[in-house]
Amino acid sequence: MSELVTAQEGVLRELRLQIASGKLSPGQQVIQDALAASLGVSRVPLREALKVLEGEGQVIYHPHRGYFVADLSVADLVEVYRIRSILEDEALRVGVPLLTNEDIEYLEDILVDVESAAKTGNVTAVTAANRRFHFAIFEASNMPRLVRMIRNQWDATDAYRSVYFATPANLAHMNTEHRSMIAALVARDVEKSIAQQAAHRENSVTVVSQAINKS
Amino acid sequence: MSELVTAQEGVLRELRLQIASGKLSPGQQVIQDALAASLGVSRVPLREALKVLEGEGQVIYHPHRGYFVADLSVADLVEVYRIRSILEDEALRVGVPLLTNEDIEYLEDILVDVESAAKTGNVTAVTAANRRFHFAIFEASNMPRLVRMIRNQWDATDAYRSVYFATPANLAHMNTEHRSMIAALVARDVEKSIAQQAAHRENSVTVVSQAINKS
DNA sequence: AGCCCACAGATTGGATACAATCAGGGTATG
DNA sequence: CATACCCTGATTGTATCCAATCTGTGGGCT
Repeated sequence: MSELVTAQEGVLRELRLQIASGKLSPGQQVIQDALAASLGVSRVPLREALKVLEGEGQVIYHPHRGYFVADLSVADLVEVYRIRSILEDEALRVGVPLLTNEDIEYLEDILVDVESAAKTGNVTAVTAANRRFHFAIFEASNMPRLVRMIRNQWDATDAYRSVYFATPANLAHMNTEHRSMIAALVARDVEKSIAQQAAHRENSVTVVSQAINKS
Repeated sequence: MSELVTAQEGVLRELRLQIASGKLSPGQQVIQDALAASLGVSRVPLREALKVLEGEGQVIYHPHRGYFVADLSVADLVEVYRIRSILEDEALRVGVPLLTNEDIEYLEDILVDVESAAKTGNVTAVTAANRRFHFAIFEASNMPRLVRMIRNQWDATDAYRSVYFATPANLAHMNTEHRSMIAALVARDVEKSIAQQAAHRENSVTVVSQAINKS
């Protein structure tokens, strides 16, 4: 597995998990002393990790009042998905024509992972594998900054999306989506792959907006 | 003027200035002790400011080796401008139809500032006013996340662009560009404003790539 | 009762001190 | 002569401590 060379890396990863899982819930204030203690580190690396998350919009910072887990309004949600869509479109437009046959084979390997994770019902494993699949496609664009920006948009809604893969119907739907995406990629069909990715987002935004309305 | 509530805000602003002006030059390592001392603060707020800049891609971080001022390759440059263009296009597509007459008047006020700054030959004032002009347009989109992402792309090339406004011919050219942009906005002509903004970027990318090649 | 102000506790902001790690150079060894 | 190793100085990473600021509460005043 990936080695941690600094404590703050581990802190950052743990904070992302806690936000995505809802253990740190939207709107909640982050009490640095308590959180640092629970993570077994001092406040310094925690604060640096929080600054990173602030830059990604995952937490909001008020000087002298502290950090709060971001609480997306519906308007924020719409904006995030609008941005995601223009970024992802670009990544596909650039990346799909560059896909090698090896890339496609690799994508099919990932799909196997996704499906086997789906069989076990391990939600976090499905989520992770699903992410790997989509980002492997985006990375074909050879535009690391663009990919990072897309990743930020995904992260921004993670806190609301965690439940999606819990129901079997959604898992089945995801599989058919992935299969038609692969088909579009094999054909190096840019427009069709963009349309397929858009359908995937449609799906996702529905789930997330329901989660927001509930809270 | 804007009040500083925390030291680290000031540090961040100062670091941006030093990067944009080349006082911290691309590729150079940031020695935290020395820089903190020269700014009159300890390393803690400095490091948090550096984390912010890392998130924006202005500095690169290597664990246990420190922060280095980002050094853009030509490929990076191309990517930054490609991203800028899709983001700015979107901001204009959304924002231009929403412009009120008051917004346009405000933009014309800013143009007056730009031109009077140009007369005095104060390069930093011109740069700042030019920025205010373009971002006032982008902000009409009511998409704060999008605007922030555009700002990051501008910042990424600041270190290379500082010389542009120093030559009078460029200043004159900028003025005619701004005037045709205003005309497109008054007409609420989305396509024309997008084209105009693209021309502005063309201009900028030429300057920056020359600066990169020199270094 | 309603409002204002002062005080106290909680929390964050920043400085200092120390530990961990890295880069470079000199030395021993094949 | 080349190479591997260790040692040292420089630099970063983290913990701890204190100062600055905020929030809420209670008492006094009108």
